[in-house]
Amino acid sequence: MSDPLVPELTDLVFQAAGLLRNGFNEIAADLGLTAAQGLALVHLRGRAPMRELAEIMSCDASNITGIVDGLERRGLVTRQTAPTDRRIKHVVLTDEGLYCQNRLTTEANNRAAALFAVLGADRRRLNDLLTAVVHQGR
Amino acid sequence: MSDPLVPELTDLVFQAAGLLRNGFNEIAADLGLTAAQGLALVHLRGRAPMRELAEIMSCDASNITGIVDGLERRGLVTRQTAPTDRRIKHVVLTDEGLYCQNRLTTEANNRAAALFAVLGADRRRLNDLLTAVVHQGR
DNA sequence: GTAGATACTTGAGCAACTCAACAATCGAGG
DNA sequence: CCTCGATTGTTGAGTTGCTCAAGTATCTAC
Repeated sequence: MSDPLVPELTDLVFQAAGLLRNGFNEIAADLGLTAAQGLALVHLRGRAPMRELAEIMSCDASNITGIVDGLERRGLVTRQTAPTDRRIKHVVLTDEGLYCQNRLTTEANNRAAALFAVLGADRRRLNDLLTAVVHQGR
Repeated sequence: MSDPLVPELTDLVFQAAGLLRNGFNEIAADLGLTAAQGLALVHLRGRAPMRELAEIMSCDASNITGIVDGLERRGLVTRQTAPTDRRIKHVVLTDEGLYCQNRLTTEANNRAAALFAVLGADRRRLNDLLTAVVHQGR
């Protein structure tokens, strides 16, 4: 009764994710960023409190401190205390940070596009199928 | 000219992989294993030289030493020097190791099956699409 | 039998992560 | 006003996973 397709599917998802992740990490490394720093940078839409970053990356807040420290040392980001609530520190992209973010997202997107191009119009189909799976997982 | 579907697809693949990985890690943790130990255990088909494990998990051989140390401490695995080439140490499952491996694979498979069940007969379709993508990546 | 390759281990070092404890700040009830 | 409890971020300790360089033991080929 167990479907032999399931382990295969699991493996394929891991492999596809691995390809995408390796691509992303390579680009990040080219920019002198660790994988976690790259991820944090990409997830910054303009500005965001540390807390929000922690939730997005689903990790402890104390972890974000170190990652943002690195981004700040590289001059890609600054911390700005929110005037309305001085507990909160907004992580704000600098000009160079914005440039890095753009390169990271567009180059990662290019690589991903090259990977998915083989599907042609079936990309829509893959999108639907994966959406169903991910939606099931919650 | 850039397809807005590509970032979405990338995100979906990461999310699906994340769901599967979290499931696996949880089961491994229940068995008192770290994620890497669980992975190594699952990839052991009977016996394998350390070297082979390193290739399968695509990491440095020295990393495997530590992981297998942990598995050996837990009594799931023993090191056996190969008689034909005494440099090589085979990692061999103990009875308890075999039991853990079975629980890990079957429970992970059950979780994955629950996730993919929503697709019905389209699982085959997803399999084909992902195969094409992964194949493109090499 | 010696030279070079191969398999594993060890130790140093780093990144990422968690947890517990802490300081600063906010908000609400008395 | 002002104290109590909650919230934000930081720090420090400790673990895991990983890499690299160096070392040991063993094999292979000349």
